[in-house]
Amino acid sequence: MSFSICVAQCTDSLASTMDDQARIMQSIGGVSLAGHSVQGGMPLPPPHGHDGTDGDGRKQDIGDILHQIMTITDQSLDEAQAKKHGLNCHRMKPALFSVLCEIKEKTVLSIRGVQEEDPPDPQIMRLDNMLLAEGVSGPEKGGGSAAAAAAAAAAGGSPTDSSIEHSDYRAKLTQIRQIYHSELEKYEQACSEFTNHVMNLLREQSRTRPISPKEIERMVAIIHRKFSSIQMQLKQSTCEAVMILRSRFLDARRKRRNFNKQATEVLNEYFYSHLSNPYPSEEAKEELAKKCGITVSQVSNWFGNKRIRYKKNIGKFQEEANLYAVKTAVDAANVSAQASQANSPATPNSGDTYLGLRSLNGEGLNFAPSLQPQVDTLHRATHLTDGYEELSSSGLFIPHRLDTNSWQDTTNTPLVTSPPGPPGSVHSDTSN
DNA sequence: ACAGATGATTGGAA
DNA sequence: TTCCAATCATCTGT
Repeated sequence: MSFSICVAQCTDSLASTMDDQARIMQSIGGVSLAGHSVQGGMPLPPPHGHDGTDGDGRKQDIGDILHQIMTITDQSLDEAQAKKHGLNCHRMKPALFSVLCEIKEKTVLSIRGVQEEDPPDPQIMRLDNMLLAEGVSGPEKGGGSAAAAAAAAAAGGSPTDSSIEHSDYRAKLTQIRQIYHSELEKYEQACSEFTNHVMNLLREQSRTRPISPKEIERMVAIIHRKFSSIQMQLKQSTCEAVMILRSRFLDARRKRRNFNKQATEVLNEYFYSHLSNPYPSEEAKEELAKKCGITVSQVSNWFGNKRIRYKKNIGKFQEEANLYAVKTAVDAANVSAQASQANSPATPNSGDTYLGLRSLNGEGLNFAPSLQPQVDTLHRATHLTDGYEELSSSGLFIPHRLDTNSWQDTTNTPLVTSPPGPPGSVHSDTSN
């Protein structure tokens, strides 16, 4: 079977189909069809089932048009162009076009249209907000870098270090920002180019295919959605990059610096002089923080770590404990001497400021509260010099007064509580 | 390079 | 909220 015969047959059946469709459309949307029929000068098609001679004429008319369309491929380009022009100018073209558009509208597009009206994506809004907060999108500002500086300050980093890392961080953030913007620009350009291309194509094709302006609009919206999903991916990966950068530069653990010697000494002094109850009050923490040049939370961290590590391995800290005991005792002795000489009740030395802020166990000593810890450690120091009680097997020094405190009472503590004794008495246990 | 020390974080309990 | 306990990540000394 030759192509033209086939086309002729198809055209014939198409013609009848088109006629049917036209009639259906007339019954569905008669108003618009009637409008077109006036515009295009096309008489109203008869109602379905009416088989007047007018119907046959129109059928022949549509058949002719379709036949012309189908045979265009057999002709030369110029001829085809001329035919196309002729068809476009045909009086029935607007009506036919309108009918086909409406059929399309009522089937495929109406289904697609349901899912079109989506609200602004919360995910993309989150990403936008984050990028804005980090200073990646929006106007250039010190958003992220300011945060970096704040974090560095909070971590207690030295100003030089923080400024070096600060600028490094800012440089990287700027890099991310640049990449983000150039990519975004590329996407936007590609999007508009593609949209224009598709629009032109569809407009061009709408001369020969039933494509309504509404459909073109929809297509544009679809393209925009596709591109915005690509944009979301870009935003997502930018956010990830920023997060990695932040964690790399701002994670306090990564920037950990040991406290300086003096700070550690101050903290240890307090710890060992309050070994019976090494829980500094909020005021004491603030004072310590000020003295050490660290934050209150760093003081809290330090005491938390110290307590747990001391408790876990008292033996290991024995030497350190002794050292600070002697040191504090000597200080206390000096302080006492000066105090008695000057008839002054207290001095701001050796953690004096913190003294009396926490319970001193209510033991029946008549020392001024502010002197209690010094006395405390002095006792210990005395034991050290006199030969403190040692655990026979481990040589463990048991700080006195632990008997009345339970902060170390755990299973792995090689201590047992002893009956309350006079202050300064040492209770040891060899059960472990 | 390695082990131990140390400051910070996290999750759960009180 | 604070503390404990475990853990992580880095520092430090060898």
